[in-house]
Amino acid sequence: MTTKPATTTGTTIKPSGAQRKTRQRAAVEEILSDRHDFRTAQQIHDDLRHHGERIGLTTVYRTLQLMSDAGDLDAIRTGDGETAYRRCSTGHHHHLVCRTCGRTVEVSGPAVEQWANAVAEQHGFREISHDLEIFGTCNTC
Amino acid sequence: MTTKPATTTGTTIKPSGAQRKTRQRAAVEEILSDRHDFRTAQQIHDDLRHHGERIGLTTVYRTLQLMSDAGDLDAIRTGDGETAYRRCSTGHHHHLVCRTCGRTVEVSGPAVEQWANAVAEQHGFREISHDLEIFGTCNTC
DNA sequence: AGCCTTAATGAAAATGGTTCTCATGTCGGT
DNA sequence: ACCGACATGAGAACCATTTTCATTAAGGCT
Repeated sequence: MTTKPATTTGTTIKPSGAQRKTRQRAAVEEILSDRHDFRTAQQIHDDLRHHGERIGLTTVYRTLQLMSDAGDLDAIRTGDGETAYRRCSTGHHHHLVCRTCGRTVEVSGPAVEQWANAVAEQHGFREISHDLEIFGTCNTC
Repeated sequence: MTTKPATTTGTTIKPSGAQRKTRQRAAVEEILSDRHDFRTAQQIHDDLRHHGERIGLTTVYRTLQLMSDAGDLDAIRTGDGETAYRRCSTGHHHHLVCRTCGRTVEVSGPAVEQWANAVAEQHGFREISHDLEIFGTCNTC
């Protein structure tokens, strides 16, 4: 690879930059359309493998990061230091998580949203967003 | 150590469980009293070393975790996947964080607490706790 | 003061999620 | 079909944190 035999023909540089449509990328996007909950890169990787998809873990990480950067995904960090992604849904909601069995319930409440916005504005903050996770022990645990 | 020559005198079992007061633990507590901003375990370790303290990184991690479990410290996770700690002011509260400069304001509101508890109970959850972080761009950014 | 039990310490190794490397595969325009 | 550039993926590298385990020292007891 050390030999660089001159760029003969086209000196035309193509910046392109366009993203290519690949099987793997489509698979990741599809899974995220099906499931509406937060999932880590590794969970998504497992899901895809179970669906019979051949895809590398690295590619999953890369794709999720690309999508997140592009604003197509929401990302949160779990208490374990993992990053979980979710399709950026129009509706905003929070999670009620059982700290024993991990069961998750989606909840939402305008009260919290309003409160968060009001408080933030009082302090002169703009472009407000927030993360809220509720933990507890569920019925069956 | 295999020989167990009988517990002659006191058969009294001492569960003790009391925490011992050590130089290292005191040093960590002192640093956290001085600085009111969020700092990672490694930053605190560096701080202590610069102060001339001899302390291992492991001990810093352990001590911070103990204090956090005891409710003496607030812990948040940075975007880099690091955990940052700060001395906890008395009451329960949340954080309003500027996503540009990192400035942090403590906020609290009974409304959220009540809402979180109510929602969780509706779903049959017990021993409820929650994390709430509000993000925004502050005045000066 | 000396003993003794046990928590605490810390250096090094292990862990585990995420990122980097680089050889190979494949998309898409010509 | 050709070709250059982007995409893929297996494995290595990274890095914060945790675990291991031999050693140190706190603090109650006599």
